Amino acid sequence: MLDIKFIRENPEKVKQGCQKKQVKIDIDRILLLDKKRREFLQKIDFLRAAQNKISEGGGRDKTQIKKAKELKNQIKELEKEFKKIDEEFNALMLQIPNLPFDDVPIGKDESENKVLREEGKKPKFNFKNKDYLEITEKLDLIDVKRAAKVSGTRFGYLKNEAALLEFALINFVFDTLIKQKFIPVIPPVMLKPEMMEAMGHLSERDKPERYFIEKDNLYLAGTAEQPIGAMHAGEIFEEKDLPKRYLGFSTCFRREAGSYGKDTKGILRVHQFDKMEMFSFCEPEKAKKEHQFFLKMEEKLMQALKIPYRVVQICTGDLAFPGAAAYDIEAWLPSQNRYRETHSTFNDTDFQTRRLNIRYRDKDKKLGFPHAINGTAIAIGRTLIAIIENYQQKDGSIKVPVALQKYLGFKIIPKK
RNA sequence: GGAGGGGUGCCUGAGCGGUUGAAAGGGAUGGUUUCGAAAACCAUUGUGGUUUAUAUCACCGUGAGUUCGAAUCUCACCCCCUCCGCCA
Repeated sequence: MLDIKFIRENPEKVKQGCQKKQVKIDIDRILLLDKKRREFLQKIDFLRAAQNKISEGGGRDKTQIKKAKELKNQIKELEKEFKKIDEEFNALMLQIPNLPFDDVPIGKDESENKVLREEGKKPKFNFKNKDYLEITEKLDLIDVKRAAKVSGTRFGYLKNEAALLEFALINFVFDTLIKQKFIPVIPPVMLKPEMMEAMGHLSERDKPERYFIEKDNLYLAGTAEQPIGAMHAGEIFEEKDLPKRYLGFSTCFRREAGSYGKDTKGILRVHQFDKMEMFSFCEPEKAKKEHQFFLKMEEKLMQALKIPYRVVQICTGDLAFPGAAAYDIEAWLPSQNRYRETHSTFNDTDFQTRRLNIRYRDKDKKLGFPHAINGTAIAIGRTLIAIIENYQQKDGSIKVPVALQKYLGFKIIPKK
């Protein structure tokens, strides 16, 4: 949520920001409602003051009571109108996206994201390299056929070494990031609609992507960002406790609505996958630094795993609803001869904390909204794909990244 | 799922129709004292809105209602706790 004061004072900037983000919203309507809202508030407050004055006396004076009754009815009428305005106002306020920073490249969609740099050495194969599905089928590591039988498309079984690899990755990431003061957490993966809304993940664009359990009025998490961010709703941090960093592990559920026909094969794009997610609440003035730190951690993990990747700066049109700036990391997939997204990290400024009413007390004891940064630590499925494809051997076996060997106790997934 | 109990400020906890935005204690902050500290004592200590300002309004889980007046009464909902059942 944006600060209404900011919108009042910078209507053009807000309009431009929405436009850059390809979000259609009538800012003038919001400003009009805001004005009306305040007019009503003033009137109502004035009448209430008069009513309070009579009541405070505790007076049993008949004429006074009659007057108070009249005031009460007047207030009731005004409140009815006020409520209508207030509801529309609030609903629209929730529809305003976070504004992109001025230095975010302007673009309409992902095709206009900006590649910042490429890192790592792409493997050179002296044999005909295969895609991960072919490799894993032979090694009995991933079974999408049976998953389709049991659950439908876009599901998969991880088996044998692939299953073990998941836990190796998890341990590896925990070990690496706990050194950076991340608090490990396994959050609930179902959350209330108001929490999902407060996180900014029920926007028009996002809502179809969420699984909703009607019977229990709960959403399935699409990322641990959601339950972790909402964890401190309504709370106040002390400045000395910031940054508050979490490293969450959770299963993530995504409907993949609107991606029909895209990546239909395999487990690159599935309804359910496991992911580790970083989340930080920090002082506003340190948010950009924290965001860079998150990117650095993501790169550190990719470098340790020796997976070639590139860093992409997300343009305004591709930026998620609550984000002010974002980077993706894309891993090199030899079979596709291109990079595919494995990480993204967002600076969501105070957009979410405002909606969640999460505050912090600064040195002067003043309350403010901390900023929220989130980022993928590791998305298991896609990282597995990247490892398998980049580490494949001529004989059909797969080498294990050195960083993971100590967690597995073997250095190679042998051909069968 | 059944039966009870409860949601009040940073925390514990009183209030059960009329200066109660809220007792008391703890904590925190500032001060006195001290070489310093502890202890003791004194003081301060909610948030949000409207308004140029004075001022004023709202908030005791959420939402409706009764009343001139509600933290206090009524209803619905949410959440938490205890016991029983079930269960990893």
